[in-house]
Amino acid sequence: MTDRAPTLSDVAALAGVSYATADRVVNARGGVAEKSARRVRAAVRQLGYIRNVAAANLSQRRIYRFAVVLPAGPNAFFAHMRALLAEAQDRLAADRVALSIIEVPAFDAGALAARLMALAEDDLDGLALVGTDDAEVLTALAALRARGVAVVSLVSDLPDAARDAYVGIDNAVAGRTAARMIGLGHGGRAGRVLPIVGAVSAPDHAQRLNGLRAVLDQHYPTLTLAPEIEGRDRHEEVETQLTARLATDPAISAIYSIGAGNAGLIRVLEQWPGDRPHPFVVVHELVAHTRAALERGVIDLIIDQRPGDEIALALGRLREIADRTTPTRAAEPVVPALYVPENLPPATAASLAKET
Amino acid sequence: MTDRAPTLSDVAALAGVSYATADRVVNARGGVAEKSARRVRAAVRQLGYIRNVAAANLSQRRIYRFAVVLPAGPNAFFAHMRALLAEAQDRLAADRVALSIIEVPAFDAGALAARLMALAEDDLDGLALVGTDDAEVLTALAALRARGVAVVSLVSDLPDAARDAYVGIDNAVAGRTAARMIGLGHGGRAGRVLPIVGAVSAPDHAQRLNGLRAVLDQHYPTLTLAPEIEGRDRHEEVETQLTARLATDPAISAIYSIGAGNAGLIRVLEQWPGDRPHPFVVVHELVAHTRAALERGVIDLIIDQRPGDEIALALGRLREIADRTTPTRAAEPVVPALYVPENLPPATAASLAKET
DNA sequence: TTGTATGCGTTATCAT
DNA sequence: ATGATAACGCATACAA
Repeated sequence: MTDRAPTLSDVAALAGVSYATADRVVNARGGVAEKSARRVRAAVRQLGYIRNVAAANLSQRRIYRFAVVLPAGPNAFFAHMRALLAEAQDRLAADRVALSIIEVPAFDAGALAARLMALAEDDLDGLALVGTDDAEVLTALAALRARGVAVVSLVSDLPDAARDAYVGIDNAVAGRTAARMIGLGHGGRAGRVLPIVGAVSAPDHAQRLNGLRAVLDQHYPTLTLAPEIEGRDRHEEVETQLTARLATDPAISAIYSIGAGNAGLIRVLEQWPGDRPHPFVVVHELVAHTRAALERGVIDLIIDQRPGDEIALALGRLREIADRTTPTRAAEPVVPALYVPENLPPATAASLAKET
Repeated sequence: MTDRAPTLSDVAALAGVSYATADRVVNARGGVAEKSARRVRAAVRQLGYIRNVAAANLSQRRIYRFAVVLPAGPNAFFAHMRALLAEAQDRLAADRVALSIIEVPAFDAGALAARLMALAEDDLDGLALVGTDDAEVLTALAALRARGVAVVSLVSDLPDAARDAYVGIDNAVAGRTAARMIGLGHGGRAGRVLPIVGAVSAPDHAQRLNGLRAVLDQHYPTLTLAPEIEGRDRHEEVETQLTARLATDPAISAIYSIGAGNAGLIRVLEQWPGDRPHPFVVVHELVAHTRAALERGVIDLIIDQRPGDEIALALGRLREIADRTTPTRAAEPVVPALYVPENLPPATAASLAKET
């Protein structure tokens, strides 16, 4: 409990070596006699020395250079994320971190890989990306990491070997949660659950679907699963396919929208025939139109992956790695939030970002 | 897009004054001719200068001194919070903030006020407290703030004038959310909801109860409200009163536990007679025993105020104020999280903190 | 009213 | 293999 935190000078003095020597062992620069090194390490332990990151950064004039890469396009969730990132940009500027937000065409592994390759020239400190598990993308990431860029996968995970950390939800958990809530909404009665996915081939969507199925099987045997609709995350597609399906499968009592394209779903629900009981509807991601639908009672539940928290976590992770700080907190997955009309957070500027 | 961020020296040079003069106007120290001041301000704007907080702190050898004051005692939620704070302590040490965790006897305004008064001698930078709205406490807080200590109320709010910010949930929102979930759990059937409060005189509990009532009235007219039990946040008390009530009011189909003492509630539920339908049970705060009960299916939903996030937010707020950083982000209330068995976060060391 | 110089703890460069 | 020392951007004591 000394009044001031021990500095490296204190360490050097205690170890009986010069400041430079102490610095060499602490920062593993090599070229130090083992005897001296030992004494320095002992002094570090004894004093409880911890490196002052702020001072270190100052001396290096360090500016953290981070980039976030996410899909362009009309998807409301990513539009929201872009807005949140733009807000973060301003706040971060005060902390000496330069954040570039990069959009690449959605569903285009080639374009993504090319963009990543270009990024290698920018000597970034860290990169967070919403990536896909394609060979060319993984190659580009490997190149970046070889250059010392910290890589965090965001929203959608990549193979362990391709990134330093993952920040996002566990999609199986999301699917299981949806099942539980649908079960609750049926209050013990029988029912029929219709999943709407973007594509069954998308791993994220498949995981949610599996989670849904597992919990329905285990806890709600009276709820059957209708064959899923593939809406390709496009709202027109969802609208037409859903309309058709509802005509042929009148028993549907719940809908779980696993992907995007919810605008189409909501249009169908808005025009629900008065003589047919309303289905219990669960969708993903809190954005302007899903929020409005929840407030109007058109849908019942939103499972949200809290993109604001995800961004904060991802940037924090990048910073930890860049600071070579011991990553004390393990990589806990983000817990999906459940929103009903009563616990909706206040609408913010970013959450009102319109689809582009 | 210059390569390096502008410094105050740059500002001074552009303004044609010395470094010290620039510093005087930027930090409002006074004693500068208006003519010079104007030129400096113009230069600041033109260059987009922002103070480098890290450098400033370094030059001052600044260590943030923060304290968190919370109630001692067996309450599992606060035990959890203490554990989270202890974890935060270590992380924060690396960032040059000294965090002291202070426990005061629960429900003892005099002791709290006395402790706060003693704190005034410590020249803190900031204080977060779980306080009560008592005159002596407010007086002590006023004294602290007069000494320049930033004050944030945590978990339970205080009058606007008594603190700089509030970090915690909106308790009415919590009650409304509980009502919605209980409504869902009944799936349209009639029912009877029993609230268990600590004390109706506690503002937080009253707010939750009002929220519950409002949404039941508005959206679920077939659900009636039973007279609330006052369990004084003690589990034995809850157990005996609840047992008695269940005997006299057999229609009860849902229980909303608004306060603490859930161990007693859970004991009663564990011994539920096999011939009586299980009630739908909602409790507050994710702690070891509520988590276990949820996992076993004894209770149905946990409304959690995410103490980890609250702590991070509170400390962030204190830091913003201490840094005299423009508080860009408005004071959004913490959104209560909803946990069902499927979306429970992984158990951490802190979350297993036992009741003391 | 204005200006100069020193130290904060670290990195990095240039000596020994 | 080791040591001295000039930045880094800021606050501040001191000088003019």
